[in-house]
Formats: sequence, structure tokens, C-alpha cells
Amino acid sequence: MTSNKHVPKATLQRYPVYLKALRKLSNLGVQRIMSRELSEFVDIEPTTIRRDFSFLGSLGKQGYGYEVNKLIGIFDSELGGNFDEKIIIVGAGNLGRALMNYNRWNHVVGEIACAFDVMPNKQGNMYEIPVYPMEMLKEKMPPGCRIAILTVSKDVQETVNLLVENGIKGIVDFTHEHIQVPKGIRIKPVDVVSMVQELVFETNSLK
Amino acid sequence: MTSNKHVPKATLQRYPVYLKALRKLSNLGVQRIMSRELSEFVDIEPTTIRRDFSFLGSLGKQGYGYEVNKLIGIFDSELGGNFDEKIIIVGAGNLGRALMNYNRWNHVVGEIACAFDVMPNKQGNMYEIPVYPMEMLKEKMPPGCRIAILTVSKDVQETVNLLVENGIKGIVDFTHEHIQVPKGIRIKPVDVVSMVQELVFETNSLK
DNA sequence: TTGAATATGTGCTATTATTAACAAGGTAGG
DNA sequence: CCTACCTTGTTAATAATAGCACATATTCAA
Repeated sequence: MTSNKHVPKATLQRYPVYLKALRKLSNLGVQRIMSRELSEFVDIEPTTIRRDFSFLGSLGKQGYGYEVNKLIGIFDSELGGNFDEKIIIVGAGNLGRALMNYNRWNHVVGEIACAFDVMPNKQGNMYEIPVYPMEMLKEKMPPGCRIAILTVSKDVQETVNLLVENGIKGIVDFTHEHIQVPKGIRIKPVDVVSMVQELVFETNSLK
Repeated sequence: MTSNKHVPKATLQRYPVYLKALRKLSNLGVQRIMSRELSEFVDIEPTTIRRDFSFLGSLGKQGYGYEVNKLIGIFDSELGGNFDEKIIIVGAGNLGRALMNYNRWNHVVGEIACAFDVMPNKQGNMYEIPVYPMEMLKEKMPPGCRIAILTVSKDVQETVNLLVENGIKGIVDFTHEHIQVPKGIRIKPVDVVSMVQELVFETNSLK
């Protein structure tokens, strides 16, 4: 990080949105963009965008705007550590396998290094990604691995404990269970049911 | 809704968390709980919990706490409309089918009424849920259906437009595309890549 | 029945996040 | 090179959210 300013949580949550939009724009051949244009694209106020970007330095030019590819580069290097993250998938059921097949990880976050499952019939290679037995977690976990995607359906808390013991710092959680982790470990629940509930709650309460 | 107080957005986003935790506790046989206990469980300050609950009425008893099942009942009726939502899944690939097989929807949000896919070989019945061709959307969409889960991988924006034209108000979006919708339509992006990015960004920037 | 103990619900305060407004500086067209 | 125009980055103002602190109501043990 160049600047030592504290980046607000809310901003941090918007960065992936910007990044996705910028990549899309770059693919469309857009080379430069102004906060006002980007605003219409991502539905975030121009001022908010400019402030969010400002935490990463003075990235734009006055009277001109931002270079799309420069912005992407900054996200990669300043925030993403160049996105060479080694990620593991824990649980190789339908969902886990669908995620292995996403092939959208490279240069965007890193790569799925390997996966783990308790069931022998799930083990082996899957979409060129090795799936190991759960007992081999410690042994096969790539060095420096911090992030796991959890798609198991049984023994959830036990599995989480195992992951934390082995140095995992962040978990993308696809289970339906309620998980508890020590301070400092981050969990991102990806729960379709909760998402739908949120939509229902909003729709029922806000109108 | 009993109270007409405005429920803050932040609160609305926490309700599913409470609900999930309360269901878990109920299953464990817990009948009453205090905000302080619940706080440790969900990692949200007791005060915040009490205030969040207070928007739905005076649900607890002073010096006593809350009845777990009463709380669940309130969420169901006040917010969830008793969770009889008819949901559709659009896109019956790996992910779509995994979601059909979740069988966690009943009494928690509602039911997956049916699914749609452009590919003829994906159509037919899947886990007892009918999968129709995309052209039949208008015809087969259940009456009053407001919520769609989107797992298609092609023609994303076109599909979204179609859904919105047919009355969908909220979309749980599993695609990797950037989507634009008219005001009033809510999108919940469920993007594993963005989730991992968020974890990476937090880990790289906050320490 | 009584009173000490306890947990809720809510003014109020502190913190965090968003938006408006504008000075500063670069652009672009002649 | 100059000038009129734009858009950034940031300061200051507003809004939203979180958390303290306590009055109030209820429990529960004796």
C-alpha cells in the first residue's frame, strides 16, 4: 500500500464492483472514463467513486478522467497483490465442482490450487484440479494459502476449525450452517436462502 | 407490518443472520435467549440486536429475554409473509441444478416453483422441479412470482430484461456479468470471485 | 409478598458513511 | 500560446448507523 490512510469498510466492499465494471469496460475497448460515466454503469454516486479511488492515490487527471487500464492495474497491484492467491475448495459436491469449472479465477484473484473431500468417490482429478482426501489437508495445502471456499454439507464447524488451525484467514462460506470463528478470521457467507430472504424482507418492508 | 417506522437498510441485512441463528438455536432446543447470549453467537453487539428487534415491536421481556420461537414466528409473519414465496431458477446448468437440489427452501423462504433453460437437453424434470424452455417463461411463471435466481452464462442482460418485463422484482445474480436494471428492481450479486477479492482486499489492506 | 437482580427498549452521543460544493489544475481547440 | 471548459480531489455539511447508559418492567428466590 502506498497510502496509509484507513480505507473504510464500505469502500472496500465497493472495490470488487468497480473492478468488475472496469474489466467489462476494458473488454469493450473503453480506454478512458469519467466518474460520472462510471456512476451510471455501477449505480454509485460520482463523488463516492472519486473518494473511493482517492484512497489508492491520485489516479485520475483533472478535466480528463481515468485511464481504465491504469485503474485495473492499481487494483491488481495495490489491493490484490497481483492476484496470485492460491485458493482451496473444501467439499467437492455439485457446488464445489461447479466452482472448479468456473475458470474465471486467473488474473482476477488467483487460482484454485486443489480441493478436498471426505468421500473417496469425489477424489481424483476434476477439471484438471486435484481433489484430495480431507486428511491430507495439512500436507497438500499450498504454501501461503489463506483463502478457502467451503461447500461441505456435513461436519461444518469441525471443518472450519481444521481450516483455521491450518492457517486459513478467510472463508467464503457456501454452507447453510451457522459458523463461529476466532477473531481475525473473516467469513463471507454466500447463502442463497439468506439472499432471497433479504429480497423478500426488503420487498415486504420498504414499500 | 405493525410498526410503520422506517427499518434501516443495515438492519434489514442483519435479519437473515438472526433468523438463521435463531433456527439453529431452536433446533438445539434453546427456548429463550438474551441479547447478550445471541450477541456471542452472531457477533453483533447486544444493543444493535435489541434495536434491530425493536423495529418489529416489543418482542422481549425485561429481566427475561426473548422466546426463540416467538422471534422466529415474528420474522416469518411480519417480514417473510409466512415464506410462501414462489421462486424461479433461470438457467439449469450445474449451479442451477445444485440449487434445485438444496431442498432448504420450504418454510424458510418458499419454494422453487420451476426453472427455465434455453438448452433442450436441460429441460424436463430435475429433482421434481420442472425445467421449461426459456420461451415459455411468461406462460409458466407462477402467479405473483417476484423473485428469480439467475444462473445463466449467456445473454445475461437480455435474460434480465425478459425477467423484469415479466414482473420480477428481485434477482439473486450468480452470473459474472455486469447487469443494469431499472430503478426499483433489486439485484443481489452472488459472485464468488468478488467475495474472494473482498477477502484478499481486506487482508491486504487492513493489516 | 417483598426486594434484589437482571435484561429490555430507547433517548442521546459518537462514529462512520454519503453527498454537495468548489478550488486547483489539466485538456483541447483554435 | 492562450483561453474557455471540464473533471478531479478534497473540505465541509449532512445523513445513516452503532453503541452507551439508564429508566422501567419483569423475574425469581426467600
